[in-house]
Amino acid sequence: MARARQKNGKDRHQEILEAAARVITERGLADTRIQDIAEQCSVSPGLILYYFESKDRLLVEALTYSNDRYYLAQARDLRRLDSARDQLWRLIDLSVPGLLPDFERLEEWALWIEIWVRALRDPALAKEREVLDRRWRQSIADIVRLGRTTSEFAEGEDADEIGMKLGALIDGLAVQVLMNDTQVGPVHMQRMCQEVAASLIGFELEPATSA
Amino acid sequence: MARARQKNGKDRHQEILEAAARVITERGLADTRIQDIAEQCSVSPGLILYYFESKDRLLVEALTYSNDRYYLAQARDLRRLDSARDQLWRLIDLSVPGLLPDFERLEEWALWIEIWVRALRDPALAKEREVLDRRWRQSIADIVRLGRTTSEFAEGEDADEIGMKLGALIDGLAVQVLMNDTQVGPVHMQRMCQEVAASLIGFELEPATSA
DNA sequence: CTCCGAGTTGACTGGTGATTCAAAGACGGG
DNA sequence: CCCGTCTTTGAATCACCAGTCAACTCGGAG
Repeated sequence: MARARQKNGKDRHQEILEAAARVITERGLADTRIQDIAEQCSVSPGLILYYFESKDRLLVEALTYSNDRYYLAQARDLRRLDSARDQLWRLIDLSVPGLLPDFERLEEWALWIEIWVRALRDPALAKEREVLDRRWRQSIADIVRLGRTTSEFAEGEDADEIGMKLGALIDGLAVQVLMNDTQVGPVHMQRMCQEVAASLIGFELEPATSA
Repeated sequence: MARARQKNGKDRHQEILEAAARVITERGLADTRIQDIAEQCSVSPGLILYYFESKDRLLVEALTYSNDRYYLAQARDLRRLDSARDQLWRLIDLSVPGLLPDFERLEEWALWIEIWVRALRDPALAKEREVLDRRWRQSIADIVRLGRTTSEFAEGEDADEIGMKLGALIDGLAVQVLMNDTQVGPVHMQRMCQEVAASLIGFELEPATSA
């Protein structure tokens, strides 16, 4: 009774969600039409509505689905590093839009802003947003806690508090970098995040900032 | 030849722009219809298009117009205070969504997020955004410079750099407060901003945080 | 080989909303 | 009072798009 799959192993649901995320990134949530998503999948518009109850539901699902994927990829990436300091630096690098060619994050930040706008009026999405956001701050706080158990970092301010501050800083700067602000480029953002992180956690930066 | 004004002294342009800003805040940029704006002004939809070339232009103008008004009001408010420290604390208070009953800023932050989303795809608005954003960071940096000339603050990191960091932190936290995040309320945001400001500029916080 | 149902299509419906436009005020100057 | 111009109206136009639906495909079960 297993649902027949199409050529590639993927599920149509996922395929559509990914296509939707791509279209939203390109055209913006407000200008995304069902037709566009259908074209991304090379299927007919009718099929999209066969798999999703409505356009609205699909879009919201696409936003959170996509964010989730990015988060998991990031978590996997960080887990490979032993040192808390390395993890923190890596997390910053991964968060800077357009810093790492392979892992640009441009797409994700654009989607994240769309989530904000929509969450203002969509209570269900608002709840989702809070969960996703908490997880993100948490991952920073966890790195701080890790560093303290291994004595890489000294004890100090509450780790969750640091997570909120650093998380908010990264959010704010990422928006500006994403907007191509001429005064806040990726490398500049990276340095500022490192400086604030060092100050919040309480360690010295080496003179030669790690790339 | 002066254009005839209507009953109240206001210009139709302004009246429409303000109405548009109100509607955008309520319904969101994407769901704002010309009809809604017309109703806010108690005029017919046709008139809106008589004063503005197109809905798109009107909306973009409304966003920047509104931001401008808020900024000027804030600048006027700050100028009344002599001490740099007071100015900085006031700026923070004014920035926290929903902290001061009279000056909620909820509306402004919501519009600001709409600007971000739209600026991603509208080069003209993107340029506007950068100007507005720079001015905002600048006003923080100016307070730091003021405090240094009056020796309230010690010399230290470049003031513009501090402006970017603190500005980004406020942006990031404001979004969360605006979203009604259960872990980041207005008072909490206020305290975190004060702590980071004190640390960046280099002064001690009094034990009893000023309300 | 035939039947069945999930998967898929694309034409169709309905509603919506921006924009246009011709006609109708309103108002100051002559 | 009459005229011309600036405002304002509301109906008409026009395009667009979400969602519906009847028909078609196709692979597997019997």
